Amino acid sequence: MAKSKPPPAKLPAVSAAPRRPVAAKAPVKARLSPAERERQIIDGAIAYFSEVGFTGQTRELSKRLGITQPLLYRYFASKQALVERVYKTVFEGRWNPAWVSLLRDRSIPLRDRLIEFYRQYSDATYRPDWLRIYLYAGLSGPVLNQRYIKLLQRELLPVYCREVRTYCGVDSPDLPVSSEEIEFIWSLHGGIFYYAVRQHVYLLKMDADFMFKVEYAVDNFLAGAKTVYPKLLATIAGNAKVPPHKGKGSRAG
Amino acid sequence: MAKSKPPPAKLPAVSAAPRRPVAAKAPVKARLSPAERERQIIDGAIAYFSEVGFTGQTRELSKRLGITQPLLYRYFASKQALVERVYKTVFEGRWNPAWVSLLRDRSIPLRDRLIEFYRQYSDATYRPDWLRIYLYAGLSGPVLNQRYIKLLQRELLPVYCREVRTYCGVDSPDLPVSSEEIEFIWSLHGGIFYYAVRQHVYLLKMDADFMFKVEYAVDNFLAGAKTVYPKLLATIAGNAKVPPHKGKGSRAG
DNA sequence: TTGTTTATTTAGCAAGCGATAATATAGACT
DNA sequence: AGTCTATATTATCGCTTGCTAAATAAACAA
Repeated sequence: MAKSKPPPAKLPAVSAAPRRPVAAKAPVKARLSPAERERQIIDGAIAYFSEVGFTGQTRELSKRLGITQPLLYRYFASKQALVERVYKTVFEGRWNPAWVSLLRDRSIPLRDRLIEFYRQYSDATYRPDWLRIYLYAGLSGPVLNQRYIKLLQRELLPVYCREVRTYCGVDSPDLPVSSEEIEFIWSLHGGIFYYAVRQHVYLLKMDADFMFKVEYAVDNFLAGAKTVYPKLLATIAGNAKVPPHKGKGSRAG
Repeated sequence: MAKSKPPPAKLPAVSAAPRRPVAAKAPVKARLSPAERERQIIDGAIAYFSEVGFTGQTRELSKRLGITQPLLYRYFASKQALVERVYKTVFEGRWNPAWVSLLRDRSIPLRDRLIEFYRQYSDATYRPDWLRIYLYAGLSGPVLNQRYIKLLQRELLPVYCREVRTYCGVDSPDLPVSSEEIEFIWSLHGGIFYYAVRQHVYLLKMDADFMFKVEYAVDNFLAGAKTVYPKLLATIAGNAKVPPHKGKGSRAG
């Protein structure tokens, strides 16, 4: 609380390298600019916490960074502050708005769009550090994962639905995307996500290549959707569980 | 290590209730038989660790149980021993071999079999405590989750595959179930599992009822499989990645 | 060189934690 | 009732952990 001096965030040294002395072998212990050191701490914290969880100790983290533990507290007011910075960096740093455009691009067959999307999406997020932090976060409290899932359900999955509707020949631009349709899409998306968890968190040797699996999952989903998606739409309209207008925005399903 | 006296595991009291004094209101602090107390500790530990993770403190656990902390060490040599007992109880205690018979029962349409299976399976395992302990375990180390997944892949999913093959009219009893087929099934199974995680771990309000979702997921999967599963089998046979005989048992994919 | 600034380290506190030994007491048996 | 055994508690040790204050040393300016 009574922090002596927060790092002044001076203009970061553009020429970082020449500042260091000529120590040839291990320039690890050099004196870094605040921006550099902060970045290094965050990167190390992502690696460390993703490995052992957010109950990991600040001393062990500092040891891995090659610095002393109190130095962490010059850059972050508390361990909790560092943890939240890790959350923020991981969850907000790897989202790519171009994915939405990709899914919308009807010059490409939907099948190919979906496969390309999963190639890019998995490159960004289906990595051990992201997945493990995502799972640890979800177990610590639901807020962050809810926020991420709602981002997905707000930005990506409705587009997804529209394209699948069109693919199935049942698009009606007036009918808003219902939560049941979103959930229908989740069947595909969740299955692919869980593949990544098995591979990168449970470390199972996967015989089938990831993209091989994605291709079959997408093919199967699209083939089934041709007959099932229209039925789903009819059911929704029939039950009138969701009045065609009245777009309630806070849906989570 | 130098335990003074492990609980002697005397014959457990068959008549548990009458042993307690007539204390009407709060018989909590009674002196319990070792079997009862052990059971109580394990149950409490499942609830507690599933909530806060296995870094939870023994003092807090004992407080919730209404006993003192050293008493835990009369029943378990160390915290680690208790943790492993929790793992064992949760992962081995809720598996039902009848699920395999259910899936095999061809007097029932496959669709109904699958839906009934997920009704029963979700009742047993898709609960907050099981799911959270499963996720915590997977983050602590891959061994236990690998074991559980391999149980699934050994006992359940091959049967699953056979039935889907027959449903698609492409069963050949001589051709062993390949890992690619298992993985194909995972697309359905993983999507349903992840629904449960979103509901019970991320605490999202799910608009669609679980069984409603299962029905559509199963329908979509089966409808797609009719065209895609035969193609998958052909691809496998064509690539000859897996020679039709030589049943290698250690596949994890 | 000398002085100022600030990144980094050394030293250490207070609370928390797993585990143990000694003590007390409830309940069964004679 | 009196005795004995095993269950449960009190008190405490040794180590860990988040965090802080003071000391040190590297960069920069004059």
